[in-house]
Amino acid sequence: MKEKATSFDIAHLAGVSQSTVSRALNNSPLVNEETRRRVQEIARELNYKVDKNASNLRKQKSSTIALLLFEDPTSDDSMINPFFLAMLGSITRACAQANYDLLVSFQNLEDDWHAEYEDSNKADGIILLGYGDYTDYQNKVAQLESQGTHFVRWGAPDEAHPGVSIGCDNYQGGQNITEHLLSLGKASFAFIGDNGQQAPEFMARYQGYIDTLKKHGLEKNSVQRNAISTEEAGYNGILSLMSTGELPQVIVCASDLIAMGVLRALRENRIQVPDDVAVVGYDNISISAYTTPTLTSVQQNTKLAGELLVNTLLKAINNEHVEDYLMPAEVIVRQSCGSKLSK
Amino acid sequence: MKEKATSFDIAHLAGVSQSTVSRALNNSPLVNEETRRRVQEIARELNYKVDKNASNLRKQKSSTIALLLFEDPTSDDSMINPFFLAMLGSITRACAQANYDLLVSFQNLEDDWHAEYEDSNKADGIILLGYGDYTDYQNKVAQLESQGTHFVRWGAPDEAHPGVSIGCDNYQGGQNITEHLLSLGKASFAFIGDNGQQAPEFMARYQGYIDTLKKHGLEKNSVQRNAISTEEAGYNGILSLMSTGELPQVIVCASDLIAMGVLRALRENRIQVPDDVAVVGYDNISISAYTTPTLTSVQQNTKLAGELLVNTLLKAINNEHVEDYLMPAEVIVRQSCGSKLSK
DNA sequence: CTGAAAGCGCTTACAG
DNA sequence: CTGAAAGCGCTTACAG
Repeated sequence: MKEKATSFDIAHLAGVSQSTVSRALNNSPLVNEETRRRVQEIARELNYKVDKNASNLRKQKSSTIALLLFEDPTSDDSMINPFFLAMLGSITRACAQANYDLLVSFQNLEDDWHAEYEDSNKADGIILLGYGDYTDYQNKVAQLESQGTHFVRWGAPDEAHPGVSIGCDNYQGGQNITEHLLSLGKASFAFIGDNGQQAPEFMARYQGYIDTLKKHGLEKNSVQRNAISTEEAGYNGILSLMSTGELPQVIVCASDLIAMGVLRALRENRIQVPDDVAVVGYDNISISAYTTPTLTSVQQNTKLAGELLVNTLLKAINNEHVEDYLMPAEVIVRQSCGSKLSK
Repeated sequence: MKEKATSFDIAHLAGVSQSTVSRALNNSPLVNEETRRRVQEIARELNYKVDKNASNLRKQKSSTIALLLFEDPTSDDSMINPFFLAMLGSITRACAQANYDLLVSFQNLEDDWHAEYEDSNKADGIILLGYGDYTDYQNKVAQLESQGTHFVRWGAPDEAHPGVSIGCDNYQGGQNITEHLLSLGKASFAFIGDNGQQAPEFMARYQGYIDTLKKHGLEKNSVQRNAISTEEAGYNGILSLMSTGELPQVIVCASDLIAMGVLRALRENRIQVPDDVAVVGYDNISISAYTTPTLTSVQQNTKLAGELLVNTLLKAINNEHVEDYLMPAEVIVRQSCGSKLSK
């Protein structure tokens, strides 16, 4: 491997000082146009690239963001939640656009992960993304907060969780999908998904759902089964429901992954969707457009979410004022709910 | 935000020199046990973390690997190939185990991406992962090679592609799945998937498939339709086949994503799988265990692949001798092929 | 517009 | 086992 060129080599070749090389390469307005051109020309020839470690050390910033992805410890290795992967993609793109690098790290909540990335100057800030046990999560977040680490988290704004939150309005999403189902004349419901402190997203979706039913005096016509966000949990949830001997008109799933399991169980039992029972999901993961029947779902705009997370974090890093943001959720009507408008 | 502590602060508090602090923190054997304990204790209290930029600058290595993920430009944003995402997960884990950080970057092949990560000392080496147009790809890889950049690529070893390759034996995978189908008594076949220079993985799978048919004198009983690795392409491919008026006994898909589209088209046309026609995929993505029927596929061991990629790259970085590696492929028998052994 | 110089926070020969 | 010193490759006040 060849020796790497330094700014001194360029300076020598260009017949200017190393300071001028640095200025020219950083497009400082202080440098003469002709000098700049010559320096940049030589840099290109030598395939010179600024040493990021030196530059970062000097500037005391890294132009890097760390993404900490918390996995649900119960999910197996290969089945990362597709929603988070979509987010990963959009965060990567947003970072690239802002000229930041992205350090990605999958974390188990048990790990001692707190601010290490920022503390060691490897990253200027941190994005937290993941479901998981929020009791544990919360302590860590509080710790980040107290250390003055720059971070944003994906999730609903919540006094109990310090720091800035960017999230999607799960409560409103739960309302919207339920209103849609009511507009189709549905009158009995099951909700499959966890409904507890450890899963605040699911809980908010459930609250939106049940409050809407209450508004219409239908809350008595609802049952609920717990399920984490996996195909298997959905499969088991609907089986548990079927073992009671009767099914409601609609199965509202707290996530599309859950709905996948529900659809499979129903197919295996020759129960027609949407004719015998309607099914709706949440997240609008890409596969939902391709199931049979295609799955009605609630979309969280991952592209916008990634941009908001990155841009908000960058503002925080620059010590600008930042605020929580709650994105609206959008019902995507497909076949599984039995809507006449479905495509 | 509080001022960050430096090694000098620790030295002051511990009453030793800064050099000793550095040694103690790096567990150098040169340092006295008692001194080490005291230094580490103080470092913990101050929540001190070594500044990576300074440390990397001094050591001239970054302990970071860059993963360049090439997307198929035709696939939409949210539908990243699940196989690569599984790889992402396993690469991340392998990096963590080796105490390396992972910089992730999605790349379009048009971008000027070549060695920038290593050139700017942000990464010690690069992992290249992705399908895509190999004509373009190849030039860039040659460029990396000539610059002496440390890198490994995912893909089949190939004289035409310089550099070290870790890949899965697609030819053997194609053979194995075909042998399995023959053992089930199948006698007419369709292969859905691209078969050209731009998709060497698919081409190798096709070669394994067609050579096996030839061996059994059955190559006349095969048709082929082009398809890139998307659900939609698979859907269109099978429709094109159906428009001829007859279907073979088996549809061999070049990827599970293609098989998803095939299954959907068959369901929509009330063609029973596996009774009317058998279907097999390739990649064994997680969703394949949950389709109806469950999909027979060929597994590439992503966990092992991630570890091999990372460990091979680390060896290359240390200037150890490294070699291409071709992992065996394994047929995962499920319902869609109609095997009696299926689960 | 340019150059000489300081210094970012470490690691590691070198000397003891 | 420890300390004083050099230096990794930059950026940026400071002086002109």
